[in-house]
Amino acid sequence: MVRRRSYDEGEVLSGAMQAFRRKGYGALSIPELEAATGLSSGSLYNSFGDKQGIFLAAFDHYLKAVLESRIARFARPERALEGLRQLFLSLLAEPDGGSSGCLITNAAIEFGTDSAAASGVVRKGFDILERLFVDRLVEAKVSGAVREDVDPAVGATRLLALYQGILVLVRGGYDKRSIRRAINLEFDVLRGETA
Amino acid sequence: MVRRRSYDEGEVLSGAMQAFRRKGYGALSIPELEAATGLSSGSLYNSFGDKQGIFLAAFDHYLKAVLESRIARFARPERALEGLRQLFLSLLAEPDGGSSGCLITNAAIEFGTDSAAASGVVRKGFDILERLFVDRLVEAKVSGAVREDVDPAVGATRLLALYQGILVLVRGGYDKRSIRRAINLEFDVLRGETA
DNA sequence: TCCAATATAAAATGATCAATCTAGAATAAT
DNA sequence: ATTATTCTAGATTGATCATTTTATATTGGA
Repeated sequence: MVRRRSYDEGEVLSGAMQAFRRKGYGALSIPELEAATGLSSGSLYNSFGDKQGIFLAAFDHYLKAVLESRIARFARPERALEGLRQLFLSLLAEPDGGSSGCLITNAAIEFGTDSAAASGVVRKGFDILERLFVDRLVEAKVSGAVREDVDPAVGATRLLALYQGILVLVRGGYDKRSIRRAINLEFDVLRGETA
Repeated sequence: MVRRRSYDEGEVLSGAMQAFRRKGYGALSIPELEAATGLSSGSLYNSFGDKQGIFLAAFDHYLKAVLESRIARFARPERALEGLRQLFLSLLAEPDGGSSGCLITNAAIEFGTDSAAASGVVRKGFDILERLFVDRLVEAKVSGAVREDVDPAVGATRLLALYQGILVLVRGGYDKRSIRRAINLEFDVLRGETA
């Protein structure tokens, strides 16, 4: 009866996502989205409703295809603190010099708390990271790999802030070697090591 | 001979700055800038050349009137680490709920490394904070108030990332009490205290 | 083969954008 | 008073924006 979608939704969302990461929401035009996705504006509007719909779909795609896959790759449960360190260091190894940016960070800054829809996805992104950090800190405390006085919930907030801040520095062109040293210091301090 | 400027440059820049902090660069229109400054577009263009000129002037104003005055107020040299803690905590006490944002953070995210002019001012902002952190960490080490294994340069980068990240969380509507606890944890950990 | 759904390209809509220009009013030193 | 300068208000320019519409082509099950 019906003609089915002929494009690959993953590829379309991946293209849109990369474009949003590079330019943000407001500064990315529909013609640019057409080029990034390979779809005409007609199809884009037919599939996603409006520009915000495209963004929200691309944001979800980012959480699943970029963030959670990065977590699965680097921050495995059995490695606890060391996995978190690898996750942080992976932020410096983005292909295009990391200038493409993190959609969570960028959306938090661009929309603030004005847009309800944007606030929702930003909170979702924060939650994914925060839960990960809590889990790993709990494990690390059980195995004695982290200082006794670090409350996992509070430590997770601190790691979330550090994570977001690193993305700001990377996006702003800050020297990556310095950031690498700062990350290593962070995990040394967390472990309670003294030189 | 001439008619002199009748407006107060500080007030004009202050208004423009607040508007840019709230809405960012691209999303803030000239009519909105007229309302925020009380000047007509003719005067704005006559005084600052173009929109980017207004932004750069507002950014400089931010560095002097907001950032450096905040530093002078909270992070006095004689207080070292405690001053830094107060500086961080002051980020949670912004009048409008902190939703107005930090121009450095916002510019780093909005422009990335694309715009040369924006990159320059972002780096300038990073430098002011980084130098402050280095200075205070050196003092704190001399007085024994900070762990021996914290290199001031590396520690300063880490504090810069944390500072920027806190601003992302605040802008994104993250719970401020949690951030406050994370800040206090950070300075406990820096001191090397064990509960 | 027919038909419903999906795609495309391209034009059109109406809004808004940054920036410029015009004309006139206010200001202040000469 | 004259005159150069700075302001305001508002019209204008030309571009670009998100979105809708039109017309047409393509697909695939019935």
